[in-house]
Amino acid sequence: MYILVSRTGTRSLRVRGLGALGAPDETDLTLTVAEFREFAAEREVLLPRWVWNDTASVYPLLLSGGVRVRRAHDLRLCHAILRLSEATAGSALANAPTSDWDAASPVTVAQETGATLFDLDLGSATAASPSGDDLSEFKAQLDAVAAAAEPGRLRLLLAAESVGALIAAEMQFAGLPWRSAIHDRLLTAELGARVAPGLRPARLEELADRIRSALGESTLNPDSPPELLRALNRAGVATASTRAWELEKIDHPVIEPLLRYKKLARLLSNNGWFWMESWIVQDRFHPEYLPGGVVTGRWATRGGGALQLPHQVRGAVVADPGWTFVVADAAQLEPRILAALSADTAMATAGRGVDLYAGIVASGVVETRAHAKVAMLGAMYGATSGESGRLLPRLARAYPRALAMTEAAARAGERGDVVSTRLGRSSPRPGPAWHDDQGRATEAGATAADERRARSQARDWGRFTRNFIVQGSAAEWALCWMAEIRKGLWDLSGTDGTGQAGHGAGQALTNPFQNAPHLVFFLHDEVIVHTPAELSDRVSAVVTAAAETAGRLLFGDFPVDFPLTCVVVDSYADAK
DNA sequence: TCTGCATGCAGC
DNA sequence: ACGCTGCATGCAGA
Repeated sequence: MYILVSRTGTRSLRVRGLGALGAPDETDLTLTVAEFREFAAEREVLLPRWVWNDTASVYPLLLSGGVRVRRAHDLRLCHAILRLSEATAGSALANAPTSDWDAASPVTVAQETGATLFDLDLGSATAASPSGDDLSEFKAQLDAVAAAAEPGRLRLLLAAESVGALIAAEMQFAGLPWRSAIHDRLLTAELGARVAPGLRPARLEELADRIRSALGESTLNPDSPPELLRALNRAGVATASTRAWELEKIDHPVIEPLLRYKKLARLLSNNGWFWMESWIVQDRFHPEYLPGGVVTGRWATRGGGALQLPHQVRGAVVADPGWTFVVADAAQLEPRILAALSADTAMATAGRGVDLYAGIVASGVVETRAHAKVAMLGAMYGATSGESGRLLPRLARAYPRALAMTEAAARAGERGDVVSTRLGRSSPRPGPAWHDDQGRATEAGATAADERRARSQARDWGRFTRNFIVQGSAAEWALCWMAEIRKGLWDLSGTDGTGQAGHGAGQALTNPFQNAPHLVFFLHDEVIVHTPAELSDRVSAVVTAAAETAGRLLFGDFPVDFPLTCVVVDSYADAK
């Protein structure tokens, strides 16, 4: 059962029943959020799929009214997938002229209204985006999927992408518990007492002085890389850059204070007091998640650098009193994805235990875990030189199917061809400039430089497509994992007697997560669930079972494991 | 003064 | 000459 939902105003929604699409439903109503809550509750037993243009534009409004939904279809995100997918290349949708359904990025409520990310009041929100005819777009999408060779995979992908959008909105709404007081103590311990913006805290000032005296430059600003580089060279330090990993190799009295300075200066500028005041509201961090924000299907984020939370500050992520975190991450996800994608049973066997790299060592392929890791990463990223490059032939002998698959993806990219993930997300084609450069290199008057340039760009694109199939399929696994976690938590909170929470669309709470375990963070292959402490065992079981289900959804009976490290902690810093 | 680019580094 | 990101900062050019 499908129900189309569109925003008609700041707080009103139009709902149109589509029945099962062959048998149209006459429902066509304009509802307030409160009325929508009742409407949705009445239909919940029918497991409706709510179809809307843009989750980021509609769902926050529902959440602010205390409404959660189980299933959705995000037309914007699904359009983006179907437009590019090889599996739907012949469809009317893929061949239509570009429209605002192809707009590059979501228009969020915050952007529409100029509201801050935390202002969930939605004051003067305007129409949703994109604004195209949702019903005909939905039909075009269903047609495109139905005509695909393996519609099941695409259906799974679209469902996973759409539930991902629900989860993204819910996580932004709920926020990651973040204790400003702890963060402040942590910063003070590292940097010294807080000082006015523009000044250096004591620890940083001391280090700057030590750097200046070690270099004999009393006015040096260590925050300016060019200035620092010149000073280093003048002092006889032979380096071409000021990168930390270059400086580490050098033996000179300035190096130790300089490296410490860089580390602390970065903490201050990226996650210092200013960051804290900008992003932490009532002990919650509310980054905006952007499902499908990366071409591979990974999520991007906006605001607060949520993809780069340094380990240094994770101690400030502490569960509420009486609550705890279940923190889980998939162990060596990408190599396992590659093993399954390529049906490389030898590599899958190496991954039978919790440590795939140890399994590779145990099989006698390489001597150390570090070698196994660097070799695998090299295979997936396209390394050609260094230790990684040297180890690749051994990996290729042990795992010919897996390595053949990454090689084939790279060759396809070098030709300018498209590659696809397990569920059917396809890579973009290289742009006209890329083709121009390739063409120029084959013309009569091509110079050596033309050829070098073309070859280099072809290899660049090959490394991109090589990685695309693995990173993109891993992103699909992660979406399925989270979708199953969400489903498990939903059912858990509805049956455990903790009270009113959990029955989504029908509940009367303002905050739908107030009493129920819920996802609060996601980062590629890692999730955090915030849960009442007494449910942590059951939440862990849900998270673990979800990983197994995700593996089956993507790879059926192929014998590949996706083990997790899953811990129950009060602070994120204790997770690993 | 504003904007875009380069550098450097945090995460996976 | 090893994939995908986001963000702060300094700096050059408009």
